[in-house]
Amino acid sequence: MSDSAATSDGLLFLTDEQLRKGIEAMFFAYRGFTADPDRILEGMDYGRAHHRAIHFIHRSPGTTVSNLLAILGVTKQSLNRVLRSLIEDGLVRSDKGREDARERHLFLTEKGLLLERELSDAQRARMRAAYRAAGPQAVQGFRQVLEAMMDPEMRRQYNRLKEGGT
Amino acid sequence: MSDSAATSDGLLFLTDEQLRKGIEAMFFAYRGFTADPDRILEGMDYGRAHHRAIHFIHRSPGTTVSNLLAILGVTKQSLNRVLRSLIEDGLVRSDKGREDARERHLFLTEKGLLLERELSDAQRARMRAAYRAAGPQAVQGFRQVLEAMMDPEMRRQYNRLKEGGT
DNA sequence: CTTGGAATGTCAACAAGGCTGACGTAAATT
DNA sequence: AATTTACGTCAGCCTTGTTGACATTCCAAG
Repeated sequence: MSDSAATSDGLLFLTDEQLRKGIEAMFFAYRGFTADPDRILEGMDYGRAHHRAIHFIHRSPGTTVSNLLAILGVTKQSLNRVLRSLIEDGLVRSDKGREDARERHLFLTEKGLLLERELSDAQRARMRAAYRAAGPQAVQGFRQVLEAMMDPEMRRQYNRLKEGGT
Repeated sequence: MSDSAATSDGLLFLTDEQLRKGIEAMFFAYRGFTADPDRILEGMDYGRAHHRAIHFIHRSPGTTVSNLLAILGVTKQSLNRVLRSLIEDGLVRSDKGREDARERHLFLTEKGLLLERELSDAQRARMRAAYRAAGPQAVQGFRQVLEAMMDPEMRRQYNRLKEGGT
């Protein structure tokens, strides 16, 4: 079971094989991670891109379009396609900014909140099950490795999202 | 720092907020995870789909197309498009099976091995850095949570890949 | 030996969701 | 007044996924 050994200099001794297993774990786990929301969304007109927008709007109500662009790391054309459909369908509300009227502040509507609930219930259920199966120690490590794996810019975004979490 | 507390019944006390942070960690970390190979492949005619095929052929030399289909979870048409280009470009060799001549056994050529090296060097470098930053304890937990997050079928595939790893 | 089904390959058509480039408008800033 | 910022939108392209249909090859069962 013990794969990675600490050496006397405090570093880790990591074989290619251990690293490859980590890489494959990411690959397979990410599939599970997205599976439930994907299932819920298929049939509705939406996909993963809509889910991501909904998630982060829920997370930071009133966020601006540019902020969302930075978090999602896509082009405005790409995001706009998604936002347009969500707004048309009444899941998202877009308010002109009062301080700066060029900005649009995004909120989930009642209807949007309902879908967000459904999606995140499914995703959190899986996350909760995984956490419980792995135990408290593991949860710590999981988050630490993931955070270390992010690009610095993404890590900043991650840590800015509601000072909850860690 | 301590987020998740063990309760007296041995379960974990997990708030929605903690679970959401985990979800977001997966999202941002996966971006980092794919960033380096993506960068290498852009400009070449290949993409993430080619990388995945190369990775798993390298991992299980001589694997069949059906086996690869099961691992990657895509349609044969989709995989075939990728394989065709890799074979045409001389990165992958496809040998008619000797036992069962309907099957094709897939191998990386010299050229294919070179690209695999380049891609996996980059990806392993990031993984190694993340592991080292997080420490040995964390690595254990990371793998445990990811494994628990997989769909059972994917977990089987994951554990079958060369009994290395854990 | 024939036949059914499995494994593979391929063609066509389509959709989601990325991308670039160009352009327009309103509002803030200088 | 001129420039820059924030946003929206049109048009077109690419990758990678999908379904459906069909051909080939070959193992295995009847």
